[in-house]
Amino acid sequence: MEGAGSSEYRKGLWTVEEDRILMDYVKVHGKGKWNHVPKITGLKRCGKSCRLRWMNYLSPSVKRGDFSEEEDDLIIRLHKLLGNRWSLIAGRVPGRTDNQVKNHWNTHLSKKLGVKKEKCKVSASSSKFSKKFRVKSDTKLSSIDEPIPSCNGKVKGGLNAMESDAEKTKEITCMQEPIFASDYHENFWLSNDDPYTCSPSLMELLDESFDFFGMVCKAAGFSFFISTTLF
DNA sequence: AAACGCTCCAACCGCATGTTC
DNA sequence: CGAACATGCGGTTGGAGCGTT
Repeated sequence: MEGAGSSEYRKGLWTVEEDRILMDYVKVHGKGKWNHVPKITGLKRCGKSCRLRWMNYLSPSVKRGDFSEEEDDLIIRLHKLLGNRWSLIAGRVPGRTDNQVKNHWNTHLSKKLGVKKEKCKVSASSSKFSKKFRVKSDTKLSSIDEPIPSCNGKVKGGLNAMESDAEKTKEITCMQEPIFASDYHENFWLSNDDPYTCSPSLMELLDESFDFFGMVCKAAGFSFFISTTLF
């Protein structure tokens, strides 16, 4: 493990100079191999910190500024469906990072919706099993034809855990409604040039969510319905 | 102007998973 | 197969900035 507490690395806010060094590194070497950054550039930051800085701030794909109404709406809907699976949610909100979405939820949206942390049952549980059944990040762009990562033997435990709370299932089930066809085009923030928000993402999203509740068959049927109806 | 309290976001941390050897 | 390393995730925290007294 990386010595996060190791004194050889600096902590705290990044300086302009550090940002510049990291930007230069990425320009030359590309993303990845983050542990090489301090060795190659002499930057006094651990690889993990460099990765985070790039992903959350320096990357040109990161959108700065306030969240729009549309983004709020999208996040709320996705959070209802997915719980605290911030990376998955962020994957569907163009230009926003998981950290941004998480912070925005915790500081604005949860208040707006009057969600108390301890009462957010979906979030509390999903955050736990989402670690267990974590989806590879590159599945964000994967096609619906690919195997769903959570469709392995491990799902059972998570499913049981979720099913133990009937309310969660009920909550999620009744939340499926907004994601159905009628609302999809009207309320989801769709961008023609963003791969995350095109229809396969919605399909995948639904697949994953249903999968957690043992509703793969339903999802398949629904996917077929949507794909034949809308696309 | 100073002290205090609060908000919010960047960054840290621990852990899980994936990859390589 | 297992150890070591690399990457990614979600929860949490530290502190800058702002408002209030």
